Amino acid sequence: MANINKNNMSSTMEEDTELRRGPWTLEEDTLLTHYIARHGEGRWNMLAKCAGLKRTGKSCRLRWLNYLKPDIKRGNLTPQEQLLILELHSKWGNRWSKIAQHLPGRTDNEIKNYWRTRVQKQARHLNIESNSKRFLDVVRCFWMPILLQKVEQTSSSSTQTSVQCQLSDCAVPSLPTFPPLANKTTNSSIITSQQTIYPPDFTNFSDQTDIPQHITSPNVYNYSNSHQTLEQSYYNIENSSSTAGYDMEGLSFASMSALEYSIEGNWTNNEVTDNLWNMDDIWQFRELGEMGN
DNA sequence: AAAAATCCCAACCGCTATAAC
DNA sequence: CGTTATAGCGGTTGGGATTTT
Repeated sequence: MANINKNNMSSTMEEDTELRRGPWTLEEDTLLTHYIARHGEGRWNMLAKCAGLKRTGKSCRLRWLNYLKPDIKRGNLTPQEQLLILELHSKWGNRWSKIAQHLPGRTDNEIKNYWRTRVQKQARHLNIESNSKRFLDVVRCFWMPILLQKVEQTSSSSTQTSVQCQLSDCAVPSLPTFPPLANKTTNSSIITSQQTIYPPDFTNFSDQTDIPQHITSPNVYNYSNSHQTLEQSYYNIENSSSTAGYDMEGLSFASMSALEYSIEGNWTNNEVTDNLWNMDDIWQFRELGEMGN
């Protein structure tokens, strides 16, 4: 906001005390960085004054923590990171800073933005409340398995992998076991009381249709023999240098053929399937899939 | 090519918790 | 106790960038 100089005083006097807002300039960044390098962080209001910055302490703190701090990691979130966010969010909800503590170099702001722009967008497209159990099911049934496979690919293709993560051993401790929707040997009786509602037909259709390999891959779903948490496996994998975006939108499309069956195949248990899908959703999913092709 | 719509993210805001006085 | 300063959190927004029409 421009400061209106009603008294026609020297504008330079006013500008000296006026607080700046909006995007940071390179000069301000340099001032802040140099000051913190010399004096350390903390006491942000004082720091702002002493550093000669016409910013609030709060603004300085935010700029430092979210952008200037040396260990801040930039670029797209890796599949591992995305998977971890999904897992931790399902555990803790919108506790962004808590989630961020488990993703070194990532800020709560970044994670929050990721959730809002990518995850919630998907929920909108599917016409599902992003905080609903139904949406959580979609995340569990489709995105997380696909992300897991991406993780797998990343870890197997990475020449710098320090410890090969056996993804089949990854556990999502806070989550119910993934539904065995594509495990050809499973049936609905495997669904335990710990699990939320999954349509039995998920297992049925996998008996009858061609599911993409990434969906049928047994180790994608085999969470039961868990020795290693997802988080542990994340730390064991050297982050891919690739910053290619594995955004959920693209990933979700990959599971379309499975859903396709659900449209053309025989859903027999409507009262259960309604818990997860309705035809509108399915058609939307299908449309998205076609768009993605 | 240009206008409109949508996406994305840095930065801001309001609020709460905690500590020091 | 109340007050003030500081830190931190989560929600929201402004506007540039990108995509779509």
